[in-house]
Amino acid sequence: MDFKQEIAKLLSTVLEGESTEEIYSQLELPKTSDMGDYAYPSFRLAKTLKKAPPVIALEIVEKLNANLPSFIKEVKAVAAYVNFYINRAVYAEEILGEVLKQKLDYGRSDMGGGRNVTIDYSSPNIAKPFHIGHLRSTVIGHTLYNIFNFLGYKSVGINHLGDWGTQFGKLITAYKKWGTKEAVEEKGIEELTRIYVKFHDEAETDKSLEDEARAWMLKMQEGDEEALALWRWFYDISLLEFDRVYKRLDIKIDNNTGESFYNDKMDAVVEELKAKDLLVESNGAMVVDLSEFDMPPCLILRSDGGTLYHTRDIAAALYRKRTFDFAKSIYVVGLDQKLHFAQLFKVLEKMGYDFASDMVHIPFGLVSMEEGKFSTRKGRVIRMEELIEETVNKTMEVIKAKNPDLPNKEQVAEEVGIGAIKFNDMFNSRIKDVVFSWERVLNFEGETGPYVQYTHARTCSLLNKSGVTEFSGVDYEVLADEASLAVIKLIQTYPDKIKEAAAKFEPYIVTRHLVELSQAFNKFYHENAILQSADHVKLARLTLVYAVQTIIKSGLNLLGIKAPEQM
RNA sequence: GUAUCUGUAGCUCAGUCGGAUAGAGCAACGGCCUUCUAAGCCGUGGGUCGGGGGUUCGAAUCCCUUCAGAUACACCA
Repeated sequence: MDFKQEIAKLLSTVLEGESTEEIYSQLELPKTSDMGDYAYPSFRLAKTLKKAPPVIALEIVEKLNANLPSFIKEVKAVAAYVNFYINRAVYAEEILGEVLKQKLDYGRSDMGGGRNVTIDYSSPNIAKPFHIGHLRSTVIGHTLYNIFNFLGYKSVGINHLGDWGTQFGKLITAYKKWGTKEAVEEKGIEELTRIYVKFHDEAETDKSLEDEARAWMLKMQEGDEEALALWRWFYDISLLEFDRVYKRLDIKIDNNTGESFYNDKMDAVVEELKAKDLLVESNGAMVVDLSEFDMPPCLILRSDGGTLYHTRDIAAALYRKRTFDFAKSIYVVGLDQKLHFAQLFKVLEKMGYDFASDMVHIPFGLVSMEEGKFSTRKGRVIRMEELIEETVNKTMEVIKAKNPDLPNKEQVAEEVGIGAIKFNDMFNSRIKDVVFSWERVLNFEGETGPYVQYTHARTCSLLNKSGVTEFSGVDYEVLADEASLAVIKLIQTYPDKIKEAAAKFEPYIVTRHLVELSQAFNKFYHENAILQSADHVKLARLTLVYAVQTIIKSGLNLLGIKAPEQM
């Protein structure tokens, strides 16, 4: 039963000319429950009824009281508001009953109808370390991946690796000059970074290096065996590290089709643009004019005939539509790329592809360090593995201090540490810029992943100690107190929150909801004795505990965060 | 210069399609472990919602304007 919907229906029977939908949209959830559980403001009716709002509210209440359904305990007029007080036992039974029935499927939906959604996320550059700047795209993208699956879509996770381009000419040059096979084998990306940085240092005085790099790049494009073998080697070395990181972060990716994958698919794009008469020459380059949309032109071909970023992304878009026939195509890429994607979508639209309107850029704010922007060249980065290591170590210290007898400390430290990192990066709206702070990541109190995990561990502990696994014959009257009601309300809105997170492409809707649920539960926990209470009270409260456990676990699943039973 | 994004408590941020007294966490201070995990709970202090206009019964929320910060803007990706 949808309580809000029922109340809207009820109101529509006493409000002439107001549709249920209209009323539904005006119904509010008051901040405190002394103002009721649902409220209807009567201001808007004042004009048509030509009466003062408080008078209208009183009249509504009078009419409703004549025939009040059992799920409502009381209706009161407070100033201009009509406040509805629900029957708490009925409400508790309704909501918790659903959770008992559906368990981890509570909130799941088939609205996607099995249609594909491609999600482009993570996308680090080959031969450069996976650093904390890559984290946001990775965790946000992966969470959207999970959420869309939960809502009945079929997510396709795509890692558009930066595995082609001029940097490889530089890297080959650098390797030839200063690198050794042994050092690269042993140190991997660290060594590749070292020689890459050295290239830039040396190139400041020795201009011939740039020429050499261009020559190697050209060889790669022409299919030179030596050049491609080196490139492939750097690629494999890099993926070794990336896979290590993904595995530790528990990130699922279906498709590693990076930039190089589209090398042989761009000629067709250029031909198609020509055939559709969209290419115009400008300063020696070939562009698609977008002035009708007040946008700068989209560059397709360099004056030397080379392809560009947009060329590749058009090829990728066409390939993805062809291969996956997506219902939505999502790009989780930084806000600084906003214009790029706006142009990309407009070009596809001009090419006559309706699916351009199914494509969406999901931007997020820039991550920087207190010292300034990231710079691989200046060594101003925090590598992901370093962040994980530090955080897991800190977690281990906390565990040793707080719960020294915990059996599987290493595993829990890993799960909580990683959880802290991910949760932290998904707690605010995407668009906010972030200045990385160790202090914030390593804080495990308050609105954090460990706090939510801790709450979950609490529920596990209670249920394990009670030995109760069956929840039948529950006396829901026990759960009529304020603290219980607050928890149940948050459980009730969970499915809507998931849908909202999907509609807005915002994981923070989920993280924040879990924090709120945890806060409400911890309050309930402190106010109510559970295991020591009389049997029927205990059973009812444990039912609530079980529901909270289920929702937290479900939410953490969506966020790609583990829910340890003890910590 | 043009465009876009962001300005809410000391810090980091929420704030439903405009609605009742603007909320959390961190930091500070003060309480609560012989009771189910104190990674917890309770309390105190802290606000011209960047500024100024406007629309409205009602504005942090909508419109205009202005200031500040960030980012993008042609042959890198």
